[in-house]
Amino acid sequence: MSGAFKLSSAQQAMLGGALITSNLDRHERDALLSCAVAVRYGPQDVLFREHEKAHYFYCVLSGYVRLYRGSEEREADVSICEPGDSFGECLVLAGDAYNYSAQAMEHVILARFNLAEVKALLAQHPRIGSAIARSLSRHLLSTMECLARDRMQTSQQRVAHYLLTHCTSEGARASLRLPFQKRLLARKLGLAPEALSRAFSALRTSGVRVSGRAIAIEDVNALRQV
Amino acid sequence: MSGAFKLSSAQQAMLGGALITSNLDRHERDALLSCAVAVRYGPQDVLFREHEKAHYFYCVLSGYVRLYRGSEEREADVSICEPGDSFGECLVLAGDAYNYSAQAMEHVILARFNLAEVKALLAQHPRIGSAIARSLSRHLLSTMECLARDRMQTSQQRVAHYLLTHCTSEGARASLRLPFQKRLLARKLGLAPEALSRAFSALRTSGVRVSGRAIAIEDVNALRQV
DNA sequence: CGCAGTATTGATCGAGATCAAGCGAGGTGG
DNA sequence: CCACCTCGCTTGATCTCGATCAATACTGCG
Repeated sequence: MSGAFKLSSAQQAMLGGALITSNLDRHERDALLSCAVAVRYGPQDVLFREHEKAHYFYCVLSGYVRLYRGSEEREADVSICEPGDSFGECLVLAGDAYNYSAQAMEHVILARFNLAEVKALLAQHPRIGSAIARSLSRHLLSTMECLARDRMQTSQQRVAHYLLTHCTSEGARASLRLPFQKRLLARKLGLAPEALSRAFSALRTSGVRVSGRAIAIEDVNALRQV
Repeated sequence: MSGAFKLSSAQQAMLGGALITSNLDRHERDALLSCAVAVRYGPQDVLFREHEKAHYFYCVLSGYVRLYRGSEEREADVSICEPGDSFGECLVLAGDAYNYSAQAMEHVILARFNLAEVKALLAQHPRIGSAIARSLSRHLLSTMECLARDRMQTSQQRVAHYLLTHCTSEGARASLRLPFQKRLLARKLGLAPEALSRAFSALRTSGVRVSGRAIAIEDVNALRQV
């Protein structure tokens, strides 16, 4: 980590669009943002570890952060946070230690919120509680979906679903560019990197062409069959 | 389902102890409870299905409810709700359709909250938003834990963990009685019933004796090694 | 008593993890 | 400029876990 800075106005604007501040009025939003500073982390930096006492929660401004549980040679990713996602908000309501570890992928800029300050704010601006609840709702739903998918779909199906939900389609064709390396996508989907690779080759018969981070889908409907 | 009734005072007391009403004062709690009625369901009854338009969320008063996704011959359980647990609260904040199906196991009594009324209440008693956020926090954490466990532990380890977190121990020995049938426990742990059975036999070498729903653990520490 | 749903046990199969080796692109230094 | 190294990705071989199918025992209930 390299220092804490005031949020730039561009960063404030970015946060204004994030889920965590949705449905808040100007005053409430300003109050919430007054608890935050901008911080940076480099690739592989660990923001915090499971069970550590928690002082902050975060919202991603740029880059990607992975949340994972377990230690040394037996870890499982629980979520990959993209710009606009927040994590650790649940600690505003309950608990005083992190329940997972967090690590920056590539170069990352985050808004860091002081937990104690936000907790204090809650009494004065109780609607902030609802804003946090909205963010938690979304997290809960996506985590449940992930769990259900893990339990009932094969690796190919999960990869196909990822492609279909992240591609920009032009007619029957579509394409996308992975925003991070394949290792990370593999972990997000609960796979070993080799398994992701194999899933991609298997999907070649369904019209998926992969070269580096660029992926082309020849027929969206064919892919949906999987 | 068989009719809707006013909450009895015993049921109100039960709800007062539930997470969803924690940290609320008397007025807020009464306001929230005024949106609720008691309903009953019999074994296997389906409360609602995925994608159905949502009008209510629920809190379990007695019995068990399973939440699951997917349809016909390919479904995965996402959560098993016990007395005191609520489900569907996330719809107060966002979305208008259920994201999973819900089915009663055995005989069940639920408090059924009217979503529209609770939403309206939110403006007047904004702290109810925080109460919901607290409940969502807990759900999110337990779902993440479940996901992480699915991804890094074997069936034996998950069963051992379940036993250890649900038994009442007396020294090195411990015991418990399953509150539901084994099929349900299997699904909760993301296993086929046969796999649960095999996990139990495998754990016999670690001092676990199973007879019907009664389970005895000869040495808690031995089990922790797994 | 007999039936239906539930639990166990055995045999087989397949998905994905793991281990190990080869490949290709980007970066560094001679 | 090219040899060399590193790191991420791919591919192949093998192994393990758990799903699935099928047959049998067990339990509770009308």
